[in-house]
Amino acid sequence: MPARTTDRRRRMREAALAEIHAAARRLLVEQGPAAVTVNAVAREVGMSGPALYHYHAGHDELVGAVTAGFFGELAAEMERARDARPGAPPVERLAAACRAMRAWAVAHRAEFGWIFASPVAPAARRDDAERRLAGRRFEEILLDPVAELWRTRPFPVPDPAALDASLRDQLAAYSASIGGRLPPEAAHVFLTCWTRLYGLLCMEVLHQLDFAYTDMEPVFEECLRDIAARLGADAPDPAAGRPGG
Amino acid sequence: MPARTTDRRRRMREAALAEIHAAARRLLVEQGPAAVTVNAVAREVGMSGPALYHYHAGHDELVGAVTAGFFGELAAEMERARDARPGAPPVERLAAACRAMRAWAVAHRAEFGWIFASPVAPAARRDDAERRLAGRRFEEILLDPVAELWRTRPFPVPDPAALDASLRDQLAAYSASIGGRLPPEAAHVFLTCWTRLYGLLCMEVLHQLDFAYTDMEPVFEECLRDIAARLGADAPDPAAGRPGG
DNA sequence: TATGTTTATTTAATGGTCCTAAGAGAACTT
DNA sequence: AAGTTCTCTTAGGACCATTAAATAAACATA
Repeated sequence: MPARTTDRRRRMREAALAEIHAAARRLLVEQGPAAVTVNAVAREVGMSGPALYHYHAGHDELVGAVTAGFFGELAAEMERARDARPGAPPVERLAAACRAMRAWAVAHRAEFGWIFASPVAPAARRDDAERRLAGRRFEEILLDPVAELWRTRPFPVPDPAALDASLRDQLAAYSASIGGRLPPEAAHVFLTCWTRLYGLLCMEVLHQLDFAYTDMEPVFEECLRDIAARLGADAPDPAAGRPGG
Repeated sequence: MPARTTDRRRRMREAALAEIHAAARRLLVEQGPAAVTVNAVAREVGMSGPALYHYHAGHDELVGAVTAGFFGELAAEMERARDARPGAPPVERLAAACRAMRAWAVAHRAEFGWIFASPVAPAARRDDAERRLAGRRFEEILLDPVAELWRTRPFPVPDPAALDASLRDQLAAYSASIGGRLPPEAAHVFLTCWTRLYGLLCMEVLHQLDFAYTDMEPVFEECLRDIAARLGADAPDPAAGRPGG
């Protein structure tokens, strides 16, 4: 039974990896980003120090793996919400994905903050290949319903001639990068919506708005309504998918 | 000459402090936030290690002082821009302050990123007294022209009855906290504008929008126009104060 | 089954970090 | 001139990331 025993080893390794990542996450949540050190994580899982180097090449790679895990979890959650009602109108699917995003972010503030402002200096980040990929997946989650909406029921877009020339070029490039599924003007609307939503969420999680708000849920919902209006749909059912509804 | 010599000591101390902060900033800009360690800063100014503890109680306080310095510099820059043309209409003064904010952020990305996502865990931050104060000053810079605008030429506000009940309460509290200079509905507009602007800037500096934009200046200008429109003024002179104009 | 290889892990050691403690010497005060 | 305060140094402890060397178990194969 050579194959089976090899398999067992692989399973062991994966279990150890999962335990390591869980420990790192626990440390992050309970003691902040600075507590996620190689030694501390090793101690947490019962290994002593350098043993962890058999699972990750170093601190940065450990951080990267943990980050990727968070990214995946968040993306999966959003996809699940988006696809919960396949027949629903695109705007509703979009709103569901956005609400899932906020729900995850609020329920896992430390993790979301970690994703957004990773302790690894942005410049020193490895190729960014992994991150870029994760970003693409993310983008896709929201782009998909918007592209469908654009196909089935185009929303109002600004007059390209009225746009700044540099911005027009950038939008053209971006439009090409998403396979032309949205023309530049529509991409502009999409990006504006995304920026508002994501920016709002980041500021909430990073406590930049604490001076004014104690509960951002209604603020977020308003932002969502705003986006829906911009995408030219009727206001989405305000009760659908909301915590209190 | 007892008084003068004491004075000399104080001057010496302040010069040393300034040198320390400059060294910390240099390290931040040239080698990233992680390079700003007590020892590294001390080495940079020619002291050896613990000498720095005569100037700051520890790493966190050093970080806090440097952050406060950045905050002050940014705020001063914004105030200067806002008050450059005292007679100008409030919207223009507001736009000038906002442009100054972005100009500083873009010219000092490392510093702005440091302010926004300080390496000190938000939870572990001391009282937040200092930070709260800096935030207030900041708020004031933008609130002042908006309040004046509200006094002289009220901008359209949402119907309070249409707002979420919880949001309405929060806005009432915020309105009170700024001395009622804006009623809750107007405060809502103000906060929305602030959120968009600040969120956009943070995302730019933290490279969250690199996947789509290479030059955010036109995006920012558009946001500014949007805000001006919301504040019910005519579109601000698009050339005034712009880099290219 | 005996031997060699791969894998997982440990201890030891290097050099970096933050920080505290104890003390030397200059500047200031009286 | 003596005492006090300020500034800074050296010495040392605890922690961290990382490498190297050694050990032991699991596995593969002859």
